[in-house]
Amino acid sequence: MYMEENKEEKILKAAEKVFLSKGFFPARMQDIAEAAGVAKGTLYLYFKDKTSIYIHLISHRLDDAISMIGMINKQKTSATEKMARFFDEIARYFAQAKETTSFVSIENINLSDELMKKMKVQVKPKMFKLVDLIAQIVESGIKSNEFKKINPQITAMYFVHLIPMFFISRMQFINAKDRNKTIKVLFFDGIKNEKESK
Amino acid sequence: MYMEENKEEKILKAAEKVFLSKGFFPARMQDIAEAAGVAKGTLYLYFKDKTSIYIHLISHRLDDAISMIGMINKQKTSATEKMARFFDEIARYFAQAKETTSFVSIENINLSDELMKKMKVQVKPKMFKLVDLIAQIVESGIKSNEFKKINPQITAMYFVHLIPMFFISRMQFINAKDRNKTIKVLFFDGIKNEKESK
Amino acid sequence: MYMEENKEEKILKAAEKVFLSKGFFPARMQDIAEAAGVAKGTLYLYFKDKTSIYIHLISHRLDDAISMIGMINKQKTSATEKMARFFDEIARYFAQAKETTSFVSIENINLSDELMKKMKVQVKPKMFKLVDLIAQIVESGIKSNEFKKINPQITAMYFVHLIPMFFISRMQFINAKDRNKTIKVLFFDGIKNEKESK
Amino acid sequence: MYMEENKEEKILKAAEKVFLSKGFFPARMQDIAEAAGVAKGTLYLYFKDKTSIYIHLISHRLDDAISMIGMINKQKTSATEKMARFFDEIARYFAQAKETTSFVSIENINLSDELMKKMKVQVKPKMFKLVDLIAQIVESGIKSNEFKKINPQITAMYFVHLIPMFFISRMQFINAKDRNKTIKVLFFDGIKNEKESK
DNA sequence: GATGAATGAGAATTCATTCAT
DNA sequence: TATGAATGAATTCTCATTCAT
Repeated sequence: MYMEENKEEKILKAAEKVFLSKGFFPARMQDIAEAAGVAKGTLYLYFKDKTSIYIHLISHRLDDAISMIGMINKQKTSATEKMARFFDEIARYFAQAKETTSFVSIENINLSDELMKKMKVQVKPKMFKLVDLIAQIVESGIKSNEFKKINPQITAMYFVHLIPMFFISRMQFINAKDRNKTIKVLFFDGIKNEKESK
Repeated sequence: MYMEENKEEKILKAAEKVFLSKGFFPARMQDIAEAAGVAKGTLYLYFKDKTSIYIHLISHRLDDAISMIGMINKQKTSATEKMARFFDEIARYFAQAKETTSFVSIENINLSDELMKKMKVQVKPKMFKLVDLIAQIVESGIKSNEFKKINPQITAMYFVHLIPMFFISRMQFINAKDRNKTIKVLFFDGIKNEKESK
Repeated sequence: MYMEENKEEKILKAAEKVFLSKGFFPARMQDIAEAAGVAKGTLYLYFKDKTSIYIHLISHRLDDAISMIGMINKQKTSATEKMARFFDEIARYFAQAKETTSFVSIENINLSDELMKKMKVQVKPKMFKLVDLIAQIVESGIKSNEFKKINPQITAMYFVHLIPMFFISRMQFINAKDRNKTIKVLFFDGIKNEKESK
Repeated sequence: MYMEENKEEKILKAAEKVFLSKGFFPARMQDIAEAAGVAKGTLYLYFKDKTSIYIHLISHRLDDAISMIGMINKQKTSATEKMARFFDEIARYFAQAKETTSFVSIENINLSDELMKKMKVQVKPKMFKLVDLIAQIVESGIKSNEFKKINPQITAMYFVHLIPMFFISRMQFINAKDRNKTIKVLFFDGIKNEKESK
């Protein structure tokens, strides 16, 4: 018997696609089922409900980001280099998944109570962990005099918050390379011209 | 005949509060009506439908931002100064309205088709205008050698994208002053330590 | 002070126009008010509710028809002549009011319970009276050997039922004169060719 | 898997019953669902909306009438005989379905715009076809000298218009046999006594 | 009397979830 | 397991009616 691709995986992929194109509320279970090539009822064999699929997806992305930064952190390089690598990894990660956008945002305002509750329990901790890991790099960068003396937590959030910027591509006239470079320059060096500011 | 506080205004205020706490889809017309202290039917005397209320709100905010930047633009100062003032204005604008958050985001992914359609017609142009106005300042800053030679459009979007950062306050341990200063430093000078980068 | 046209009359006229063009349920009180040139609330000063306006109108028409046939009945002519005159009167009555159609139908199936209840009390008796008056003429025609020996009640209903036929005009290719003549011929002499049937 | 009585059929039957007793507007989807023994949502699995159920029903009846007259037309008999048979078929058709009444009327005044629009597209053509088929018989009857020289279209409409007469039964004192006979006599030979008219 | 803004009951429709097969 | 027909809770929106002015 042919062992087809793990069905849970299939559903998650389909769900991601659908959630990203329509958003959580407008996305219909039927849409997800169709995209996954299974029946609606099947979704409930693998996930408790719609919310649960959504949470799984976000959680997954956060896990990816956390493991990514974990690996980067192990490397013996400067904080600057680490941040830059994380930057590049993220750009690469999303470049391959054009259809994808960030589920992740620092503040999930605008989510129904039910969703919020689950988010708090299942997603917030991971989000905090991610921010902490980034903050650690920032902190080390401050210690080594590479970075300015700024609040590492806020800086980490600032950084996380920039991630969705990597999707600004629908506005036709923007080319991905330009975009990535601009974001990087702004994050590392700011808008001001150093010569000028001297 | 005593005309109590303009009712449309009352509804908009209530709607903003409700949309911000629950988001567009979970917000029920009933919720808005209750928050406004009117009956459900009354909402429909002032607005065609739920979507229309939402669009009004966003549109309004954008108008505010556009007129704000318009005024700043008139002043005879450096581009740096202009950007800084816009920064401060925004921080102040949102500081007073704690309940408020930005409806505005560069990309309105995650919106139902119906909403998207209306957004495109009624909101996109304003959003573009705002981005353009900011981009003009950036451009002038580049010309005057104040700013780095970066893509002004992307930079403007980057800036707009930063706006919601001013709401990161729910995470208790963050103090607004720190937050605003950090954001400003990062935007203007970047994370890197100049002495280090020299 | 200028005494304007009786307002109740004005409302009834407007209501008739609106009911006829839209039907009872789709007709909005607002529509009627606008057509009458009064405010919505004013309608309720003259009539208890929407249904009551409707009943008034039907009742009125039936009164007209009853008084019409009453007058015809007084005349000393043959039953055939009487029926013919009633026919012509009706044709004339509706000809002048192109916008008008018969509210009256032998069976008011398809009316909401509420409406039915009121109809039964206020309209049915008049309807029966009208049918009875017509049946009397038919009966006299049978006695005088002018008419065939058929059930007068059913024949009277058949006649009443034909009334809305006078409105078939929207189908462009039908001319009113042709229509009236055809209806009359069919009612009095039937479709069959007498020569043939001899 | 036992497939119980086709559910669409079940819904249509229930809907017909409900529409006939209450009329289109007062009929609630809930009523239809209850009458059909299904849940409200189920109705929408089989029909787009309320209007669509209604149109289906009317359309169906017209199809029946059209196919009925089609069969009659194939027979090699006189036009008189054909009309008589159609008459009898209709009487029989409705006799068996006491609960049923004619949805069909030559002019669907009194229908909401939405309904009218759909009617025009889906129902009018069939109505015209039916009238045309009848008119053809009338025409052939005129040619063969069986029928008077009258407008065949109007006559066909007159005939169609008579159909609802077959429902006058609620008025208790009327017996179906009398009724049918009277209608037939009136349609074929008119009210006037031939001996008299000679 | 007249107005029309406000009300809220009521109806259509949608869609997450269940469950018989 | 897998299915998808069926369910019915939930939500938007309409409009007859009321009532303060």
